[in-house]
Amino acid sequence: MHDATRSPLLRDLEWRGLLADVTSLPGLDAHLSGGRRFVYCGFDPTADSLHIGSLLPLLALRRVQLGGHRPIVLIGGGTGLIGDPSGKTGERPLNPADQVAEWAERLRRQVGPFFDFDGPGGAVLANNYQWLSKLEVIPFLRDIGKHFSVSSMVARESVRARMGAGISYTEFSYQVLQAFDFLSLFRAYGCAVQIGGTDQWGNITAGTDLIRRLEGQAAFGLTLPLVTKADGSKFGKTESGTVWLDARRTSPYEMYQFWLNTGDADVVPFLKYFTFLEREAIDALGGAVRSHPERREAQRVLAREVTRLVHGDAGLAEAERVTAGFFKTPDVPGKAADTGPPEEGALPGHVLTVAEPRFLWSIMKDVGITPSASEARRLIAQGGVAVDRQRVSDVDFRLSPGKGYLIQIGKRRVWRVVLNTPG
RNA sequence: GGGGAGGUACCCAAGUGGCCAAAGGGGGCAGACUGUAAAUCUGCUGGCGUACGCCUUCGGGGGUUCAAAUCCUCCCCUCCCCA
Repeated sequence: MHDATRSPLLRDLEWRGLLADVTSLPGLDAHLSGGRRFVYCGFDPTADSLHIGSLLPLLALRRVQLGGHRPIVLIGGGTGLIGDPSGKTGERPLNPADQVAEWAERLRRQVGPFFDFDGPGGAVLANNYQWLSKLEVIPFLRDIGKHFSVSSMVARESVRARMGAGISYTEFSYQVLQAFDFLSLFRAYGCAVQIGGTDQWGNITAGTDLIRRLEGQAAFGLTLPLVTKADGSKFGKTESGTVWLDARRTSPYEMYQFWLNTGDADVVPFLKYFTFLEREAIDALGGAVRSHPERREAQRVLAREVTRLVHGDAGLAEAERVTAGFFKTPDVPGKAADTGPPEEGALPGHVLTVAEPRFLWSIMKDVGITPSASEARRLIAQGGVAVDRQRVSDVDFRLSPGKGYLIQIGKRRVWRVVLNTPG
Protein backbone atom coordinates (compact mmCIF):
# COMPACT_ATOMS: atom_id res chain seq x y z
CA MET A 1 0.00 0.00 0.00
CA HIS A 2 2.90 2.33 0.67
CA ASP A 3 4.07 2.06 -2.91
CA ALA A 4 0.94 3.90 -3.87
CA THR A 5 1.62 6.76 -1.44
CA ARG A 6 2.27 9.93 -3.38
CA SER A 7 2.85 12.50 -0.71
CA PRO A 8 6.60 12.98 -0.19
CA LEU A 9 5.95 13.88 3.42
CA LEU A 10 4.15 10.63 4.12
CA ARG A 11 6.79 8.66 2.26
CA ASP A 12 9.47 10.25 4.39
CA LEU A 13 7.58 9.64 7.64
CA GLU A 14 6.96 6.07 6.56
CA TRP A 15 10.61 5.43 5.84
CA ARG A 16 11.63 6.90 9.17
CA GLY A 17 9.25 4.62 10.99
CA LEU A 18 7.24 7.56 12.22
CA LEU A 19 3.81 6.33 11.21
CA ALA A 20 2.28 4.51 14.14
CA ASP A 21 -1.34 4.96 13.17
CA VAL A 22 -3.26 6.91 10.56
CA THR A 23 -7.01 7.33 10.47
CA SER A 24 -7.05 6.87 6.72
CA LEU A 25 -3.77 6.57 4.88
CA PRO A 26 -5.26 6.84 1.37
CA GLY A 27 -7.44 9.74 2.43
CA LEU A 28 -4.59 11.58 4.11
CA ASP A 29 -2.33 10.93 1.14
CA ALA A 30 -4.89 12.40 -1.24
CA HIS A 31 -5.36 15.38 1.06
CA LEU A 32 -1.66 16.12 1.36
CA SER A 33 -1.05 15.55 -2.32
CA GLY A 34 -3.66 18.13 -3.23
CA GLY A 35 -1.71 21.22 -2.25
CA ARG A 36 -0.29 23.09 0.70
CA ARG A 37 -2.10 21.90 3.81
CA PHE A 38 -2.20 22.80 7.47
CA VAL A 39 -1.12 20.20 10.02
CA TYR A 40 -1.34 20.79 13.74
CA CYS A 41 0.05 19.38 16.93
CA GLY A 42 -0.61 20.53 20.46
CA PHE A 43 1.74 20.96 23.43
CA ASP A 44 0.30 21.50 26.88
CA PRO A 45 2.19 23.66 29.36
CA THR A 46 2.65 21.24 32.25
CA ALA A 47 6.10 22.62 33.09
CA ASP A 48 8.20 25.60 32.09
CA SER A 49 9.92 23.56 29.40
CA LEU A 50 9.23 20.74 27.00
CA HIS A 51 11.26 17.60 27.46
CA ILE A 52 12.71 15.13 25.08
CA GLY A 53 9.43 13.26 24.82
CA SER A 54 7.98 16.22 22.96
CA LEU A 55 10.88 16.35 20.57
CA LEU A 56 9.47 13.70 18.26
CA PRO A 57 6.17 15.50 17.54
CA LEU A 58 7.99 18.82 17.40
CA LEU A 59 10.41 17.55 14.78
CA ALA A 60 7.56 15.82 12.95
CA LEU A 61 5.88 19.19 12.67
CA ARG A 62 9.10 20.60 11.27
CA ARG A 63 9.11 17.77 8.73
CA VAL A 64 5.62 18.89 7.78
CA GLN A 65 7.02 22.29 6.94
CA LEU A 66 10.01 20.87 5.09
CA GLY A 67 7.54 18.75 3.15
CA GLY A 68 5.86 21.87 1.82
CA HIS A 69 2.97 22.15 4.23
CA ARG A 70 2.10 24.57 7.02
CA PRO A 71 2.50 23.52 10.63
CA ILE A 72 0.31 24.93 13.36
CA VAL A 73 2.00 24.74 16.74
CA LEU A 74 -0.77 24.81 19.28
CA ILE A 75 0.17 25.75 22.80
CA GLY A 76 -2.41 24.35 25.21
CA GLY A 77 -2.83 27.36 27.45
CA GLY A 78 -6.46 26.32 27.91
CA THR A 79 -6.18 22.53 27.99
CA GLY A 80 -3.20 22.91 30.32
CA LEU A 81 -5.63 24.31 32.87
CA ILE A 82 -7.69 21.11 32.71
CA GLY A 83 -5.22 18.22 32.54
CA ASP A 84 -4.97 15.40 30.03
CA PRO A 85 -5.73 12.03 31.65
CA SER A 86 -3.94 10.17 28.80
CA GLY A 87 -1.19 8.00 30.13
CA LYS A 88 -1.59 9.23 33.69
CA THR A 89 -2.23 6.79 36.49
CA GLY A 90 -3.98 9.28 38.71
CA GLU A 91 -5.65 12.63 38.89
CA ARG A 92 -3.26 15.56 38.64
CA PRO A 93 -3.48 18.63 40.81
CA LEU A 94 -4.61 21.71 38.93
CA ASN A 95 -1.84 24.20 38.32
CA PRO A 96 -2.47 27.85 39.15
CA ALA A 97 -3.75 29.78 36.14
CA ASP A 98 -1.03 32.41 36.20
CA GLN A 99 1.61 29.73 36.30
CA VAL A 100 0.12 27.90 33.32
CA ALA A 101 0.02 31.19 31.44
CA GLU A 102 3.68 31.77 32.20
CA TRP A 103 4.60 28.25 31.16
CA ALA A 104 2.64 28.67 27.95
CA GLU A 105 4.67 31.75 27.18
CA ARG A 106 7.88 29.85 27.86
CA LEU A 107 6.85 27.04 25.51
CA ARG A 108 5.94 29.55 22.85
CA ARG A 109 9.42 30.96 22.93
CA GLN A 110 11.02 27.55 23.14
CA VAL A 111 9.20 26.20 20.13
CA GLY A 112 9.68 29.20 17.86
CA PRO A 113 13.22 28.51 16.63
CA PHE A 114 12.18 25.17 15.18
CA PHE A 115 10.02 26.79 12.48
CA ASP A 116 9.94 29.39 9.74
CA PHE A 117 7.12 31.83 10.24
CA ASP A 118 7.52 33.91 7.11
CA GLY A 119 6.15 33.55 3.64
CA PRO A 120 3.27 31.58 2.22
CA GLY A 121 4.44 28.39 3.88
CA GLY A 122 4.94 30.02 7.26
CA ALA A 123 4.16 28.20 10.45
CA VAL A 124 1.37 29.37 12.75
CA LEU A 125 1.62 29.65 16.50
CA ALA A 126 -1.67 29.44 18.34
CA ASN A 127 -2.86 29.12 21.92
CA ASN A 128 -6.12 27.36 22.64
CA TYR A 129 -6.71 29.59 25.65
CA GLN A 130 -7.84 32.09 23.08
CA TRP A 131 -10.99 30.14 22.24
CA LEU A 132 -11.41 27.76 25.15
CA SER A 133 -11.54 30.59 27.66
CA LYS A 134 -14.43 32.15 25.76
CA LEU A 135 -16.63 29.08 25.83
CA GLU A 136 -19.90 29.40 27.66
CA VAL A 137 -21.34 26.37 29.34
CA ILE A 138 -24.86 26.31 27.93
CA PRO A 139 -23.96 26.89 24.27
CA PHE A 140 -21.02 24.51 24.63
CA LEU A 141 -23.15 21.70 26.00
CA ARG A 142 -25.86 22.29 23.38
CA ASP A 143 -23.63 22.72 20.33
CA ILE A 144 -20.66 20.50 21.12
CA GLY A 145 -21.61 18.21 23.97
CA LYS A 146 -24.59 16.86 22.08
CA HIS A 147 -22.22 15.22 19.59
CA PHE A 148 -20.38 13.15 22.17
CA SER A 149 -21.74 9.90 23.51
CA VAL A 150 -20.69 9.05 27.00
CA SER A 151 -20.31 5.38 26.13
CA SER A 152 -17.68 6.13 23.50
CA MET A 153 -15.96 8.63 25.77
CA VAL A 154 -15.80 6.08 28.55
CA ALA A 155 -14.51 3.47 26.13
CA ARG A 156 -11.41 5.54 25.35
CA GLU A 157 -8.29 3.98 26.77
CA SER A 158 -7.25 7.16 28.58
CA VAL A 159 -10.51 7.10 30.53
CA ARG A 160 -10.90 3.36 30.90
CA ALA A 161 -7.44 3.08 32.43
CA ARG A 162 -8.54 5.52 35.08
CA MET A 163 -11.91 4.08 35.97
CA GLY A 164 -10.33 2.13 38.82
CA ALA A 165 -8.12 4.85 40.23
CA GLY A 166 -10.70 7.51 39.62
CA ILE A 167 -11.10 10.37 37.22
CA SER A 168 -12.75 13.70 37.76
CA TYR A 169 -15.31 15.23 35.45
CA THR A 170 -12.67 17.84 34.70
CA GLU A 171 -10.15 15.43 33.22
CA PHE A 172 -12.91 13.35 31.70
CA SER A 173 -13.84 16.42 29.66
CA TYR A 174 -10.35 16.82 28.26
CA GLN A 175 -11.04 14.88 25.07
CA VAL A 176 -13.97 17.13 24.27
CA LEU A 177 -11.80 20.21 24.59
CA GLN A 178 -9.13 18.77 22.35
CA ALA A 179 -11.79 17.82 19.82
CA PHE A 180 -13.05 21.38 20.00
CA ASP A 181 -9.50 22.62 19.33
CA PHE A 182 -9.35 20.56 16.19
CA LEU A 183 -12.74 21.90 15.11
CA SER A 184 -11.64 25.45 15.83
CA LEU A 185 -8.50 25.10 13.75
CA PHE A 186 -10.48 23.43 11.01
CA ARG A 187 -12.86 26.37 10.91
CA ALA A 188 -10.18 29.04 11.22
CA TYR A 189 -7.54 27.61 8.90
CA GLY A 190 -9.11 24.67 7.17
CA CYS A 191 -6.64 22.54 9.10
CA ALA A 192 -7.72 18.93 8.64
CA VAL A 193 -4.74 17.06 10.03
CA GLN A 194 -3.64 16.55 13.60
CA ILE A 195 -0.57 14.65 14.68
CA GLY A 196 0.55 13.51 18.11
CA GLY A 197 1.97 10.69 20.17
CA THR A 198 0.26 7.30 20.30
CA ASP A 199 -1.33 8.26 23.59
CA GLN A 200 -3.16 11.01 21.74
CA TRP A 201 -5.05 8.68 19.41
CA GLY A 202 -8.28 8.89 21.34
CA ASN A 203 -8.13 12.66 21.64
CA ILE A 204 -7.35 13.00 17.95
CA THR A 205 -10.15 10.76 16.72
CA ALA A 206 -12.54 12.60 19.01
CA GLY A 207 -11.70 15.63 16.88
CA THR A 208 -12.00 13.95 13.49
CA ASP A 209 -15.39 12.58 14.55
CA LEU A 210 -16.58 15.99 15.68
CA ILE A 211 -15.52 17.63 12.43
CA ARG A 212 -17.28 14.96 10.41
CA ARG A 213 -20.49 15.45 12.35
CA LEU A 214 -20.54 19.20 12.46
CA GLU A 215 -18.89 20.08 9.18
CA GLY A 216 -19.60 16.96 7.20
CA GLN A 217 -15.99 16.86 6.10
CA ALA A 218 -13.11 14.48 6.49
CA ALA A 219 -10.29 15.26 8.87
CA PHE A 220 -7.29 13.10 9.54
CA GLY A 221 -5.24 11.94 12.46
CA LEU A 222 -1.73 10.59 12.51
CA THR A 223 0.16 9.28 15.50
CA LEU A 224 3.87 8.87 15.98
CA PRO A 225 5.33 5.77 17.56
CA LEU A 226 6.31 5.48 21.18
CA VAL A 227 10.08 5.69 21.26
CA THR A 228 11.49 2.50 22.70
CA LYS A 229 14.98 1.25 23.29
CA ALA A 230 16.23 -2.13 22.16
CA ASP A 231 17.05 -3.19 25.72
CA GLY A 232 13.56 -2.34 26.93
CA SER A 233 14.58 0.47 29.26
CA LYS A 234 12.71 3.73 29.16
CA PHE A 235 13.65 6.37 26.65
CA GLY A 236 14.29 9.91 27.76
CA LYS A 237 15.75 9.40 31.20
CA THR A 238 19.28 9.69 32.44
CA GLU A 239 20.97 9.14 35.78
CA SER A 240 19.96 12.65 36.69
CA GLY A 241 16.37 12.42 35.50
CA THR A 242 14.31 13.79 32.65
CA VAL A 243 16.09 15.32 29.68
CA TRP A 244 14.65 18.79 29.13
CA LEU A 245 14.93 21.05 26.14
CA ASP A 246 15.62 24.10 28.29
CA ALA A 247 19.35 24.62 28.84
CA ARG A 248 18.70 25.78 32.38
CA ARG A 249 17.28 22.39 33.24
CA THR A 250 19.43 20.18 31.04
CA SER A 251 22.68 21.72 29.90
CA PRO A 252 23.83 21.37 26.28
CA TYR A 253 26.58 19.10 27.57
CA GLU A 254 24.07 16.80 29.24
CA MET A 255 21.93 16.82 26.11
CA TYR A 256 24.94 15.94 23.98
CA GLN A 257 25.96 13.17 26.35
CA PHE A 258 22.46 11.76 26.39
CA TRP A 259 22.53 11.16 22.66
CA LEU A 260 26.17 10.17 22.52
CA ASN A 261 25.39 7.29 24.84
CA THR A 262 22.78 5.81 22.56
CA GLY A 263 23.19 2.06 22.21
CA ASP A 264 24.39 0.56 18.94
CA ALA A 265 21.04 -1.11 18.39
CA ASP A 266 19.14 2.15 18.77
CA VAL A 267 21.27 4.65 16.95
CA VAL A 268 19.96 4.11 13.41
CA PRO A 269 16.28 4.32 14.37
CA PHE A 270 17.07 7.39 16.45
CA LEU A 271 18.88 9.05 13.53
CA LYS A 272 15.72 8.53 11.53
CA TYR A 273 13.50 9.84 14.29
CA PHE A 274 15.47 12.79 15.54
CA THR A 275 17.53 14.17 12.68
CA PHE A 276 16.81 15.52 9.23
CA LEU A 277 19.61 13.51 7.65
CA GLU A 278 18.72 11.82 4.41
CA ARG A 279 18.54 8.16 3.75
CA GLU A 280 22.02 7.79 2.20
CA ALA A 281 23.71 9.50 5.13
CA ILE A 282 21.88 7.36 7.67
CA ASP A 283 22.57 4.17 5.75
CA ALA A 284 26.25 5.04 5.68
CA LEU A 285 26.27 5.63 9.43
CA GLY A 286 24.50 2.32 9.93
CA GLY A 287 27.34 0.68 8.02
CA ALA A 288 29.84 2.45 10.22
CA VAL A 289 28.20 1.05 13.33
CA ARG A 290 28.51 -2.44 11.95
CA SER A 291 32.13 -2.20 10.83
CA HIS A 292 33.54 0.00 13.59
CA PRO A 293 31.13 0.19 16.50
CA GLU A 294 33.88 1.38 18.83
CA ARG A 295 34.22 4.63 16.92
CA ARG A 296 30.60 5.50 17.62
CA GLU A 297 30.49 7.66 14.60
CA ALA A 298 26.73 7.37 14.31
CA GLN A 299 26.21 8.30 17.95
CA ARG A 300 28.45 11.30 17.53
CA VAL A 301 26.52 12.51 14.51
CA LEU A 302 23.25 11.95 16.33
CA ALA A 303 24.49 13.93 19.32
CA ARG A 304 25.75 16.73 17.10
CA GLU A 305 22.59 17.00 15.08
CA VAL A 306 20.16 16.99 17.95
CA THR A 307 22.22 19.26 20.19
CA ARG A 308 22.48 21.75 17.34
CA LEU A 309 18.74 21.55 16.73
CA VAL A 310 17.92 22.24 20.34
CA HIS A 311 20.72 24.53 21.46
CA GLY A 312 22.10 25.97 18.24
CA ASP A 313 25.67 26.09 16.99
CA ALA A 314 26.95 27.81 20.10
CA GLY A 315 25.40 25.23 22.40
CA LEU A 316 26.81 22.40 20.34
CA ALA A 317 30.28 23.95 20.26
CA GLU A 318 30.30 24.28 24.02
CA ALA A 319 29.01 20.76 24.54
CA GLU A 320 31.72 19.38 22.30
CA ARG A 321 34.38 21.49 23.95
CA VAL A 322 33.42 20.24 27.40
CA THR A 323 33.24 16.69 26.10
CA ALA A 324 36.69 16.99 24.58
CA GLY A 325 37.95 18.21 27.92
CA PHE A 326 36.57 15.24 29.77
CA PHE A 327 37.11 12.43 27.34
CA LYS A 328 39.67 11.38 24.81
CA THR A 329 37.84 12.17 21.62
CA PRO A 330 40.57 12.38 19.00
CA ASP A 331 38.17 12.43 16.10
CA VAL A 332 36.28 15.54 17.07
CA PRO A 333 37.85 17.81 14.48
CA GLY A 334 39.79 20.74 15.82
CA LYS A 335 38.68 20.19 19.38
CA ALA A 336 41.13 17.65 20.70
CA ALA A 337 43.61 20.07 22.22
CA ASP A 338 41.12 22.59 23.44
CA THR A 339 40.47 21.72 27.03
CA GLY A 340 39.90 25.06 28.67
CA PRO A 341 37.52 25.45 31.57
CA PRO A 342 33.86 25.05 30.64
CA GLU A 343 31.97 28.28 30.25
CA GLU A 344 28.88 29.49 31.99
CA GLY A 345 25.84 27.53 30.89
CA ALA A 346 27.64 24.59 29.38
CA LEU A 347 27.26 22.57 32.54
CA PRO A 348 24.63 22.59 35.21
CA GLY A 349 25.94 25.20 37.59
CA HIS A 350 25.32 26.42 41.09
CA VAL A 351 26.53 29.29 43.17
CA LEU A 352 26.70 29.11 46.95
CA THR A 353 27.86 31.66 49.43
CA VAL A 354 29.76 30.14 52.32
CA ALA A 355 31.98 31.62 54.99
CA GLU A 356 34.23 28.69 55.80
CA PRO A 357 35.39 25.46 54.17
CA ARG A 358 32.51 23.04 53.90
CA PHE A 359 32.37 19.29 53.62
CA LEU A 360 32.17 18.19 50.02
CA TRP A 361 29.25 15.88 50.79
CA SER A 362 27.40 18.74 52.41
CA ILE A 363 27.77 20.91 49.32
CA MET A 364 26.70 18.07 47.04
CA LYS A 365 23.54 17.68 49.04
CA ASP A 366 22.77 21.38 49.32
CA VAL A 367 23.21 21.93 45.62
CA GLY A 368 21.07 18.95 44.71
CA ILE A 369 23.74 16.84 43.07
CA THR A 370 22.73 14.17 45.50
CA PRO A 371 19.33 13.83 47.20
CA SER A 372 20.75 13.14 50.64
CA ALA A 373 23.93 13.67 52.56
CA SER A 374 24.38 9.99 53.20
CA GLU A 375 24.27 9.23 49.50
CA ALA A 376 26.92 11.84 48.85
CA ARG A 377 29.09 10.30 51.56
CA ARG A 378 28.56 6.86 50.16
CA LEU A 379 29.58 7.97 46.68
CA ILE A 380 32.71 9.65 47.98
CA ALA A 381 33.67 6.65 50.07
CA GLN A 382 33.27 4.41 47.07
CA GLY A 383 35.48 6.52 44.88
CA GLY A 384 32.73 7.78 42.64
CA VAL A 385 33.36 11.48 43.10
CA ALA A 386 36.02 13.71 41.61
CA VAL A 387 36.69 17.39 42.21
CA ASP A 388 38.53 19.29 39.50
CA ARG A 389 39.33 16.00 37.77
CA GLN A 390 40.92 14.54 40.92
CA ARG A 391 39.23 11.60 42.55
CA VAL A 392 38.27 12.27 46.15
CA SER A 393 37.96 9.29 48.44
CA ASP A 394 38.24 11.07 51.77
CA VAL A 395 34.76 11.50 53.17
CA ASP A 396 35.95 14.48 55.21
CA PHE A 397 37.19 16.36 52.16
CA ARG A 398 36.30 20.04 52.31
CA LEU A 399 35.94 22.77 49.74
CA SER A 400 37.09 26.30 50.46
CA PRO A 401 35.09 29.35 49.41
CA GLY A 402 36.41 31.90 46.96
CA LYS A 403 36.61 29.76 43.83
CA GLY A 404 34.74 27.52 41.44
CA TYR A 405 34.90 23.74 41.36
CA LEU A 406 34.09 21.00 38.92
CA ILE A 407 32.33 18.20 40.73
CA GLN A 408 32.00 14.88 38.94
CA ILE A 409 30.05 11.75 39.72
CA GLY A 410 31.20 8.80 37.74
CA LYS A 411 32.59 9.44 34.30
CA ARG A 412 30.18 11.84 32.77
CA ARG A 413 27.96 13.57 35.26
CA VAL A 414 29.52 16.95 35.90
CA TRP A 415 28.49 20.03 37.80
CA ARG A 416 30.09 23.40 38.17
CA VAL A 417 29.83 24.85 41.65
CA VAL A 418 31.05 28.28 42.61
CA LEU A 419 31.62 29.02 46.28
CA ASN A 420 31.54 32.73 46.99
CA THR A 421 32.78 34.36 50.12
CA PRO A 422 30.15 36.43 51.93
CA GLY A 423 30.19 40.19 51.36
C1' G B 1 -24.82 -13.01 48.68
C1' G B 2 -21.34 -17.35 50.32
C1' G B 3 -16.15 -19.18 50.71
C1' G B 4 -10.84 -18.39 50.33
C1' A B 5 -6.13 -15.56 49.71
C1' G B 6 -3.56 -11.23 50.31
C1' G B 7 -1.83 -5.84 51.13
C1' U B 8 6.15 -5.40 53.52
C1' A B 9 11.12 -0.51 51.16
C1' C B 10 11.42 1.95 43.69
C1' C B 11 9.29 -3.29 41.91
C1' C B 12 8.74 -8.63 43.01
C1' A B 13 9.10 -11.24 47.42
C1' A B 14 10.74 -13.55 52.58
C1' G B 15 9.79 -12.63 57.56
C1' U B 16 4.44 -14.57 62.02
C1' G B 17 6.73 -11.14 69.48
C1' G B 18 12.87 -8.96 70.80
C1' C B 19 18.88 -11.15 67.16
C1' C B 20 14.38 -6.36 61.87
C1' A B 21 16.19 -0.49 58.79
C1' A B 22 13.68 -5.71 57.82
C1' A B 23 16.47 -12.14 53.87
C1' G B 24 16.62 -12.92 48.52
C1' G B 25 15.92 -11.23 43.54
C1' G B 26 15.09 -7.21 40.13
C1' G B 27 15.99 -2.22 39.27
C1' G B 28 19.20 1.95 40.37
C1' C B 29 24.08 4.26 41.55
C1' A B 30 29.43 3.73 41.89
C1' G B 31 34.20 0.93 40.99
C1' A B 32 37.06 -2.56 37.65
C1' C B 33 37.08 -3.99 32.57
C1' U B 34 35.54 -1.50 27.85
C1' G B 35 34.03 1.71 22.90
C1' U B 36 31.94 7.50 27.85
C1' A B 37 28.95 0.65 25.01
C1' A B 38 27.05 -4.41 25.94
C1' A B 39 28.24 -8.58 28.88
C1' U B 40 30.81 -9.79 33.39
C1' C B 41 32.81 -9.16 38.35
C1' U B 42 32.82 -6.05 43.10
C1' G B 43 30.59 -2.56 46.50
C1' C B 44 26.49 0.38 47.98
C1' U B 45 21.24 1.11 47.90
C1' G B 46 15.42 5.02 54.25
C1' G B 47 16.83 9.72 56.73
C1' C B 48 19.77 12.75 60.34
C1' G B 49 26.99 17.05 60.25
C1' U B 50 28.66 11.52 59.02
C1' A B 51 30.95 6.40 64.31
C1' C B 52 28.02 5.65 68.79
C1' G B 53 23.08 7.05 68.73
C1' C B 54 18.43 8.93 67.21
C1' C B 55 14.11 9.40 63.87
C1' U B 56 10.74 7.51 60.06
C1' U B 57 9.10 2.90 57.33
C1' C B 58 6.01 -3.18 56.89
C1' G B 59 -2.48 -0.76 53.86
C1' G B 60 -5.17 2.92 57.88
C1' G B 61 -6.94 3.74 63.04
C1' G B 62 -7.17 1.82 67.99
C1' G B 63 -5.35 -1.80 71.60
C1' U B 64 -2.25 -5.82 74.30
C1' U B 65 3.07 -6.02 75.76
C1' C B 66 9.02 -3.98 79.00
C1' A B 67 9.12 -4.93 73.48
C1' A B 68 4.83 -5.63 67.43
C1' A B 69 5.95 -6.02 60.33
C1' U B 70 4.74 -10.08 63.61
C1' C B 71 -0.80 -10.81 68.72
C1' C B 72 -6.14 -8.58 69.32
C1' U B 73 -9.80 -5.24 67.17
C1' C B 74 -12.29 -2.06 63.74
C1' C B 75 -11.83 0.04 58.91
C1' C B 76 -10.06 0.54 53.71
C1' C B 77 -8.28 -1.85 49.28
C1' U B 78 -6.82 -5.98 45.85
C1' C B 79 -7.16 -10.92 43.92
C1' C B 80 -9.37 -15.94 43.37
C1' C B 81 -13.45 -19.56 43.71
C1' C B 82 -18.79 -20.62 44.31
C1' A B 83 -23.58 -18.26 43.45
